[in-house]
Amino acid sequence: MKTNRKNKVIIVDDHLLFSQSLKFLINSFSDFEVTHNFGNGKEFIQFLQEEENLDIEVDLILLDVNMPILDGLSTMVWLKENRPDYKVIALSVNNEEDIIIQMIKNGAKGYLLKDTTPQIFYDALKTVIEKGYFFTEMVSGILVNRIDNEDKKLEFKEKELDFIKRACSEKTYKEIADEMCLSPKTIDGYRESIFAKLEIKTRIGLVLYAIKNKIVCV
Amino acid sequence: MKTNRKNKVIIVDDHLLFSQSLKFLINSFSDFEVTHNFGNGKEFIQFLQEEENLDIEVDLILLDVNMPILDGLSTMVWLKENRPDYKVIALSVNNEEDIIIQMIKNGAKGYLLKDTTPQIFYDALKTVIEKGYFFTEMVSGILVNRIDNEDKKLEFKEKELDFIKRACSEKTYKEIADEMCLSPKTIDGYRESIFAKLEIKTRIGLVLYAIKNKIVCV
DNA sequence: ATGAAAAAGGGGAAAATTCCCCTTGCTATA
DNA sequence: TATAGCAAGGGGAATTTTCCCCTTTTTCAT
Repeated sequence: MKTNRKNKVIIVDDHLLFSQSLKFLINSFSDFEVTHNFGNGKEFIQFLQEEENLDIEVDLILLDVNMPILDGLSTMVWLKENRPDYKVIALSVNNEEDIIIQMIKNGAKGYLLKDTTPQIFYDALKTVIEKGYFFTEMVSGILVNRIDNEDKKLEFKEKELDFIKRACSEKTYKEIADEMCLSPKTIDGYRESIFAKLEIKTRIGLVLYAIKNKIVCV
Repeated sequence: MKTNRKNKVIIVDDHLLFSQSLKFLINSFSDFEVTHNFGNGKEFIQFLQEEENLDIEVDLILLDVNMPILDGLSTMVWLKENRPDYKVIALSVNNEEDIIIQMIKNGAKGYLLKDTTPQIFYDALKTVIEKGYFFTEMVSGILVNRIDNEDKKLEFKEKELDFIKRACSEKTYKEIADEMCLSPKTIDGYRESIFAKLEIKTRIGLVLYAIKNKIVCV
């Protein structure tokens, strides 16, 4: 009996076509089976919270990063708090450093891109079950790189962030100052210190930075 | 024999995990089978061009829109020119109007989002084979909407686009003028006419528009 | 309690942006 | 062939942005 037990996998991904297909792929592995599919983090958490599912068997969770309603990161945060033993592999299409770091910080045991081959994917499942973690070279590289740059990271205060967001509009600094109930000169001070930090020279540069770093969304 | 013949499907998608999984799903349909997988448009076209593949059986192509090397739209353009009889269903994660319109203009018989259910997906395959096309309400809505707004659409000339791209940087207009070998005054003319068209008042507005409409990428 | 940052604000000026109105030369077309 | 349209370019001025150096007030850790 024991030797024949399959590892129970839960998929959380809003792309139904993907998750339903992935289920076939995983079920084709002799030692894994998909037991549940959820379309976003909220559905998944609600399921976990139901009385009758409190001691459900879960060997592995495949968690998509980009989802509506409740995304991968928020779900990961909840899991870290409430189900710290669950093993999670994060799935994503893009390798955005910050997200990868955040997911791992919150306990993800692996991070796979969706262009992974089925072979590597299988290795990842297997390795996470057996060793507890699986990281590709890409992810390891990012982790190492992050340690180097840890101190160099830029932080903004609330007011600065507020200013940056407002600067990403057609408003003049004077209008922004009025909105924030500050003197235009104070705003000019914010601007100048932010320009220095970011090594930029124009408001255009600020807008580009803000969008690139998702301080504002387009 | 004839009654047992399965429709031959080719998948072109760079997300290996997705395409390999999708293969399982499609093969689970009694009347479809996946014969080939390609990771981008170039691989696919090269395959089609090989001598021995000239009269290969292809009943349906599932073409991802976002791919590296050669994307879905470029591949569609090639197919329209060289294999106009092939039936293509475009696959994408996002419902960007412009891309949908372009794909359909170039002969796509269907446009599906990746969060489609397997049931609808199967219907789509079946319907495209039988009726020649399949469009969800979402796509139909966009098509109808597009007919309304056909005339309202904004067009830019090459030089204007070039200017807009350069304006999305920390360069001054004078520097842009130099780069484009035009007088600063001419650039100012471009700027003013574009501002009027877009109903904006500042260069910030232009940058936001350009990013939103993917004239430049972040 | 006090000295050192940090936040808020200011003067003044150069540079860049925005705006309006104008000239010239080319070309498409009725 | 006349003319309307458009691309290229210019004059000039009001605003806005950017920069540098300065003062006052608040906060905060020792």
